[in-house]
This record gives sequence, structure tokens and C-alpha cells, in this order.
Amino acid sequence: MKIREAALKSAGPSQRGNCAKRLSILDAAANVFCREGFSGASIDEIAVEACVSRQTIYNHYREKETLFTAVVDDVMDRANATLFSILATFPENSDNLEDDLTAFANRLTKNCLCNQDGRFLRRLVQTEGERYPHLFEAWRQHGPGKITTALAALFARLSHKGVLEIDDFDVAARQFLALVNADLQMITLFGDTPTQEQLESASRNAVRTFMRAYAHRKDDSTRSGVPLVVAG
Amino acid sequence: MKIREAALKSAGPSQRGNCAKRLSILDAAANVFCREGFSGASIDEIAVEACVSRQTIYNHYREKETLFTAVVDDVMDRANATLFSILATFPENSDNLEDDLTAFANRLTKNCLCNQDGRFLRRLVQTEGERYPHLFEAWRQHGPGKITTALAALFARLSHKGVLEIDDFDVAARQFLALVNADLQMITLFGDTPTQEQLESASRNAVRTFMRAYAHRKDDSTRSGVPLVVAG
DNA sequence: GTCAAATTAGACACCGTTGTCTAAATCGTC
DNA sequence: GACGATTTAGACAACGGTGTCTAATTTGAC
Repeated sequence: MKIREAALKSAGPSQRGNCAKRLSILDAAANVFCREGFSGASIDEIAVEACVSRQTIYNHYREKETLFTAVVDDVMDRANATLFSILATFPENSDNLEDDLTAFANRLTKNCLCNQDGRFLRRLVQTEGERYPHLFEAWRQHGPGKITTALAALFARLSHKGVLEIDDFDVAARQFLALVNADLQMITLFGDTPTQEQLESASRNAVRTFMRAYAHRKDDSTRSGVPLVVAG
Repeated sequence: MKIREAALKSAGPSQRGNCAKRLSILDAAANVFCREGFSGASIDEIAVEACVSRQTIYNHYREKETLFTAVVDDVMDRANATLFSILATFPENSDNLEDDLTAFANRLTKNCLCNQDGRFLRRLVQTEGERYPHLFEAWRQHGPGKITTALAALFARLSHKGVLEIDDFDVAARQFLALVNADLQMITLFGDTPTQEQLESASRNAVRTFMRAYAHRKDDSTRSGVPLVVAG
């Protein structure tokens, strides 16, 4: 086989035009991969769900593996952009931190953690993370895995302002995320998306506890290293 | 249903003497199913890992599906028994609740949440929960899913004693578990088992925040709680 | 309308897996 | 050692999935 022919073939249909099919394939593939896992997903199933012939998939993406990584890259980019935009709405200057932090948590869960892309990534990292270590690494460093460090930096600002009392910002960030997910895990485990009421309730409960643990206590003047813990 | 009862009914080899092979198969199958998922796991792979011929597996368990449910039942029974025994060590009467609760959290993560069986069940429920709804239901009601309600009841006792200030016991139980997992999620996501140091650190961080949020506050004079004894 | 690119359906070889079958080998118990 | 139960290796058909190929059809730009 000549090089030119190979190049033409591997290049596939022109990348620019008719991206409708590409998107349709990516979308369907994401759903099927998420539902069935890599080995459980079949190209035929993806083709049917994308309303596309099987051959078209092979024209655009040489093989199943290529399609898989393309899907992961696509979702990761989207999730990353969304996460960035949501993090920008963190309430740095607030006269009602509890309410604003609750609304922020609500945005975070709704648009980053519990939406289609978030569930896809979490599931894929869990099921295929060991088989594709680079996938996992990308998710951790360049992707939503950095949400913890970003949150830690934001909490550090609030702490330096004296609004919060945090000694370990990373721990606080992880705990914030864990608390936000506390009420939602049972729901997302099913594969369902939580309702708006459930999201709000979860955010409210989480931020309430978080504030109780980390809010600056003005009336505690004798706090000299002695924790508020009761030794009953 | 217990695995031994099922074995009595099955037409396979007599279940009395050679249970070594059965256990070996169950153990290997658990590992492979956990690693590869149901569709990704192959009987041959399980046979090799169990040091058993493929035919022996088919002799004991008619087909792949039967083997899978047998594995799930087996692990679920074991995890359930362990969970029960750990829950019995909850510090109901403690003169140092923070330390004792930390130790309890440590036992919980070590023996129920982060051990082999715990990871297997969580992973399986996540990947195959939609394909086998009865599996999920069993996990939720009869299995480790009830850990939340059990913890809620225990926290309610502490709250009624005045040691803790909790308004919603279920929320507090979920948050306790979420906090305990907060530092461990990144580790268990890899498939690794956390070290003892990591477990202790996670438990300490979790209980510290939990107590900060829910411990009875000495400076809150509006409450009509039990009088407190401050540690000297 | 023309023409090239893209898409489609269908057939195909190839491979791995499931589950069955058989005959030989091994184990446990007497 | 004998004997029944169990395990084993290997061959086997059936099935589904991947990836290729071809020939026909549709699309889109001019």
C-alpha cells in the first residue's frame, strides 16, 4: 500500500465539514461506553444509537480504542471548561457566606459532578482507570481531579480573610466535596440524575455542616488550642 | 440465600469434602469480576487464577451467570457479618468520644469499606447494578447499604444523651461516612488499599470535623442539654 | 446536472468466549 | 489395590464482536 493512500484513508472524512455525524457518534459512544464499559460496548450498538452505519464509525475513528480515547478527550475538555467557569463563581466576597456557598455547591453538583459528563468520567475512571493509566492521570491532573486543589486555594483565601478557620486547606476542600456528595451518592449510584430539590437539599446540608465545622467563631474567646470537643 | 444451601441443591460434585476448590473458584472469580467487570471477565482467566480447570468451574456452577451471583452472595454474606461485628463496637459510652470515634472509623474503613470485599461490592454495584437490579436491592437493604441507617440509630443515642447535637440523624450518618471516605476516595479509586497511616489520618480528619460540627457546644448557653464535664 | 466525497448495507474472515462433550487421569475412601 | 467420585485436558460447535472490503447510494458544492 502506498503512503498517500494510507494517509488518505487514515485521515478519514474531512474533519471540518459534516461534524454532525462525528458529534452524534461521540455522544452515542459516550452513552454506550458509560453504560456497558469498554469491553461490554459494541460498535454496532453505538452505530444504532448514533443513527449511523457501522462503517462510518470505522471511517472516522480507525478502531474501537481510538474512538474510546476520542470520547474521553471530548468529554474531558467539556467537563474541564465547565468546571473552570463554575469555579469562577466561587463567593469570595459575600455578606452571607452560608447561602452563597450553598448556591455555589448547587452549581457545582448540577453542572460538574452529577451531570452527564461528570458521571461518565467518574464511571470511566473507575472501571477503566487501571487499564488506561494515562486516562486516569489526565483526569487527575488536567481534568476534574484538580477540583480539590482549586477549592483548597479558594478556601485558603477565605481563611486568610478570617471568614473561615481552616488549618488544612486540602483536607477542608476534600471534606467539602465529600459532604456535598454525601446525600447524592445513593442516587447517582443508581445512574439517575438527582432532581433539583435533591441537589438543593444536599447542598444545604453539606454547607451547613461545613460552616458549623469551619466558620469563624466570634464568641469563643477562650479558644487557646483547646478544642470544643466534649469529654463527657 | 447462603452459598452453602445453594450448594446442597446444586447437582454438582458433593459439597462436603472438596470445598477447597469451591472457595478457590469463588475467590478467583471475585478478583476477576472486580477487575474486569462481568462481560470482561472470562471463565478461562478465572480458571487459571483459581488453579483449576475450566470444566471444574462448569461442574460446580452451571454457567457464568450462576457463578457471578454465587460470588456476589458469598461476598455479601461475609461483608454483612463483618459490618455487623464492627457496628457492635460503636463507642456508646465513652469518656473520650473523639478518640474512640476515630478508632471506630478506623475499624470501619479497614474492615468494611476499604478491604477486599468492600471494594468488590462497591465496584460491582456500580458497574453491574443497572444490569442486575436485584443485586443492587440486596446490597442496599440486606447488605452494607444499611450501614447508614444503623449509624443513624447509633448517633441518635448519642444525641439523646446530649453528647452530640444532631437534628437529622440520617444526614449526620451519611456525612460521617462521607467524611471518612473524603481522604480515601482518591486512593481507592486507583484500586489500591490504603496504608494504615492513611486510614488513621483519614479517620482523624473526618472525626475532627464531624465533632466540630456536631459536638455539644459548651458556650451555647441557650441549649438545655446535659451538663458538661470539660476535660482537664 | 455533475462529480467527488461521504455514507450505507451487506458479506466476509478472524478471533475470543461460552458451554458441551469425551476420554483419560487423579483423588478419597474402603 | 479397588472403586466411585471428581478433576482434567483437549476438541468442538455456536455465537458475537472486530475490522475489512466492495458495491451501491446519498450528499454537497460547483
